[in-house]
Amino acid sequence: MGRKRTKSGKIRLAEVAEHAGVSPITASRFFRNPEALSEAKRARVESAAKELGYVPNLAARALASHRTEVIGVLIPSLTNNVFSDVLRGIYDASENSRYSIQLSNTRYSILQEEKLLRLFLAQKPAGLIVTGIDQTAESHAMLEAADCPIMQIMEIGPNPVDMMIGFSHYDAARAAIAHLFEQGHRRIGFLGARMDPRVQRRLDGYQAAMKDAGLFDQRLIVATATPTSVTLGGALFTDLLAKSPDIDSVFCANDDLALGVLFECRRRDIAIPEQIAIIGFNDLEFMASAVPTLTSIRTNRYEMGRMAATMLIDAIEGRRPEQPVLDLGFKVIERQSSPVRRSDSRPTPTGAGTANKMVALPSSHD
Amino acid sequence: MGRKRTKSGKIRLAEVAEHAGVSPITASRFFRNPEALSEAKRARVESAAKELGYVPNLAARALASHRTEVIGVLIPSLTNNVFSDVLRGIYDASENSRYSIQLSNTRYSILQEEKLLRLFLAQKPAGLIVTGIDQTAESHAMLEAADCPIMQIMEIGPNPVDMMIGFSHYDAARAAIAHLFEQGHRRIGFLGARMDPRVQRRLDGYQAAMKDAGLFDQRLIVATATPTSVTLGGALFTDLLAKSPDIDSVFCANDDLALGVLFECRRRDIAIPEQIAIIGFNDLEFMASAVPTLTSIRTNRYEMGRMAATMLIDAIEGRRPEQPVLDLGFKVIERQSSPVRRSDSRPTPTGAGTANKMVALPSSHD
DNA sequence: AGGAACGTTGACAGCGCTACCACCAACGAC
DNA sequence: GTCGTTGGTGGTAGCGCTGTCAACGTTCCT
Repeated sequence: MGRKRTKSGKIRLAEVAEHAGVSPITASRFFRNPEALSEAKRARVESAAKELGYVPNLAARALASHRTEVIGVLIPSLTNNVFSDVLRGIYDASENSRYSIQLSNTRYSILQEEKLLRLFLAQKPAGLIVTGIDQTAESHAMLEAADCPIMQIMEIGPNPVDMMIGFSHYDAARAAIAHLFEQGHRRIGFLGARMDPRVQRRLDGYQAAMKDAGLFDQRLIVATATPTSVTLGGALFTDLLAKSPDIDSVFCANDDLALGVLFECRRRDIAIPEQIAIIGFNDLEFMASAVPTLTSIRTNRYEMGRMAATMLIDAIEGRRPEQPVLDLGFKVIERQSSPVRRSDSRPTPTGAGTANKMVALPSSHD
Repeated sequence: MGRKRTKSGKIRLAEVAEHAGVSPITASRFFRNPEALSEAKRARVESAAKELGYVPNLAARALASHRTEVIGVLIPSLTNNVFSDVLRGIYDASENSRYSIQLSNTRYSILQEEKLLRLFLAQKPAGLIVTGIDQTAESHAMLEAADCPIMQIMEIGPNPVDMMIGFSHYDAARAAIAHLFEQGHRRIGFLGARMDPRVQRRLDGYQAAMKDAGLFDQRLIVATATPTSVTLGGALFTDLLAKSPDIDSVFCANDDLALGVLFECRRRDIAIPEQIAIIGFNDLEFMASAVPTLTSIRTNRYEMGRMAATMLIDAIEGRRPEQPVLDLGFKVIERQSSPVRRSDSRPTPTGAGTANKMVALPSSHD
C-alpha cells in the first residue's frame, strides 16, 4: 500500500494524503481544522487515516508549528491528598482534549518552582497551571511574559497573572472560627503543619477572627514546618495542651492533623466534643466516618482541577472566559465533633462573621 | 550578539556553536555525549551555552533523532494513596535525569490501558512503566514489540515483558493470615473493595491460607467492586458481621477499610483487639497513630517507584540490570490491633507458613 | 618510514510536519 | 461584464536538530 515509510514503519501524513488523493497540506488541515475542508475531502482523508492507522508525529508538529500541545502543571506535593484530588480533576478534563499534561513537583519551594517554570516555558507549552499566588519576582515576570494562558489554582488573590481559580483560605479559616464561636467556644487552639502560604493564610484568618473577638492568645497557636501527618496531629495537640490546658476546641489546618487529634484524645481519655471540639480543613472522606464524625471545611478540590484545566484549554483555543477569576468557595460541614454547647450559649462574639451552616460561601477577597 | 534568532527570540544550537567557534554538530555532541569532545572545545561550548542561556528544542531533537526523552507511566488511579507514593518515587528518580514523565490514568480499565498504550507507543517513548501484569493480549503484544525498555510495577509474576518490580500480593496476604493464626485467630474475615487484580490476588492468598488450615468459609468473605473508602470499610464490616457474627478477626485488603472497621467497632462498642483483631494492608501512615494502633502489611511503594524509574533509565541508557525482576517483599508490622491471644494459645494451624514478624520477606513467586 | 588505528571534527541531508502565500473557481455587487 | 470576495486547495520552504559518513591530525605499531 504505502510505498514510502519512515524507517520505523510508521505511516506519515504524506501517505495518508496520497491514499486519500489530496495534497499533504489538505490532510494536515483535516487534523487541525476539519471545518476548512469540503465535505468530500474530509471524508476521504478521514477514512484514509483510519485505514492506514495514522498517528501524527507530535515532534514534527511541534517543530513546524512552534508550539506544543502540552499543559504544564506545577504542584507543591504529590503526597498530599489535596493535590491528588486537584490532579484528578485536571487529568479528567484534559483526557478528551488534544492536550497532554506535564506534571512537576515543586516540593513547596518557590525557587524550585522558578527553575521548573524556566524549563517549561522554554518548551513553549500550550498553557500552564501553577499552584498559589506566591511566586518569586522572577517567576512572576516569566509568567507575565509567557505567551500562553496561565492558570493559578488553590487560592484567589488580588493580582492574577492571567486566570485564577480557588478560594480564600483566609475566609475559610474565619468561617471555621466563626462556627466554633457560634457553638459557644472561646479558647480555640490552632494546629498547623508545613506552613506553606495557604496554611499561613488560614492561620492569618484564625488570628484575625480571634483578635476581632478579643480572644487572641499566642499560646493557642502551635505551628511547625514539618510536613503534615496524622501522627504529627497528635504531637502538636500534645504541645498545645501543654501550653494551654484550658482550651475548649481546636482548629486543625488540615484533616490529617484533626484525625491525629482525635486519636490523641482517645489516648488521653479526653471526650470529644464534651471537653474539646474539633474542626478540620478540606473535608477528606474519612471525616464523615470517624467516631465521632469530624466537622471540617469542605473545599472543591476536584472541581477546582477540572475547571482549571477546562478554562485553560478554552483560553488556549481562543475562548477566553468572561470572568478570569473564579472563587469556588467552601462549606462548613458541621458534624459531631463541634455541636452547639447548650451549657454555655453565650452570644456569638462580634466581628467574627456569621457563616451560614452547610451553605457554600464564595470567599470575599480579603 | 547572536545575529540570527528564531522568531521567538530563542537561542539555537547554531548560535551557541558560532559563539563557541565550533561547528553546530560539535555543539550538538556536547549535549549528548560530552566525553567525545576535546577538553578545550567542551569548555568553550559549555560557556557559550551558559552565556547565551541556550535551552535545547526538544521537538527538533525528537524529530531528528527518532526518539523522545519521555517515560510513559500508566497507573490505574490518581486518588489511591498507594499510587501517589509510587509516583513520588518515580518523579524523584526522574528529576535529575534528562527524561520527563508522561502520566496517564487507566482508571482500572485494561481496555483504557490498551488505548493509552497505543497512544504512548506511537510517540516512541524512551521507556514505559505499566502497572501490574494483567494486560490485554493486544497490550501484551504491543509491549513485547515495543523497542523501548518496559517496566511492570506493583506485582511480580511469571512472564515479565521486560523488567518487573513489585511483590507478591498473594504471599503478602498469606503472611497476614499466618500472623493472625499465630496470634490464635481462627474465624478470620476478609474485606475487599475495588477487587482489581492485586486485591483479587490478596483474596486468593487469603483463601489458600484458610483452606490449607481447614478454616475456609465462604461466609467470611465480603468483597465489592466499589472503590475503597473508610466509610466503605464500616459498611463491609457491617455486612461481614451479619453473615458471620462469630468472627474473631478481619483481614482488610487495604488500610482505608481497616480504619473504617476501627470506627465501626467504636460505634458498636466492639473491643479491639479483645473481641475482634484487625490487620490492614499497605501500612499507611495513620495505622501507627490510630487507637489502638493497627497491624498492617508494609509495602515499599516509594522505593518501588524510585527503583522502577532508576532501573528503567539505566536500561534506556544501555545499562541493563543483571536481574530484571525485583521482588521488594513486604513486612508484617505487628501492632496493638492483633496481639497474641493468651487465653487461647492453640498451636498455629499447619500449612499456613510462618512469617517472621517484622522481617522483610521476599515474596516467593507463587 | 609506512601504515593502521584512533580520536576528533565537520558537511550534508534530511526527520514529518505546518506557516505562508499563491492560486483557482464560484459567486455576488456594481 | 468587470471587479472584488470568499472558500477551498496546493506548492514551497523551512522549523532546529541529529544520523551518517567522510576527513583530518595524531599516535602507535611493525
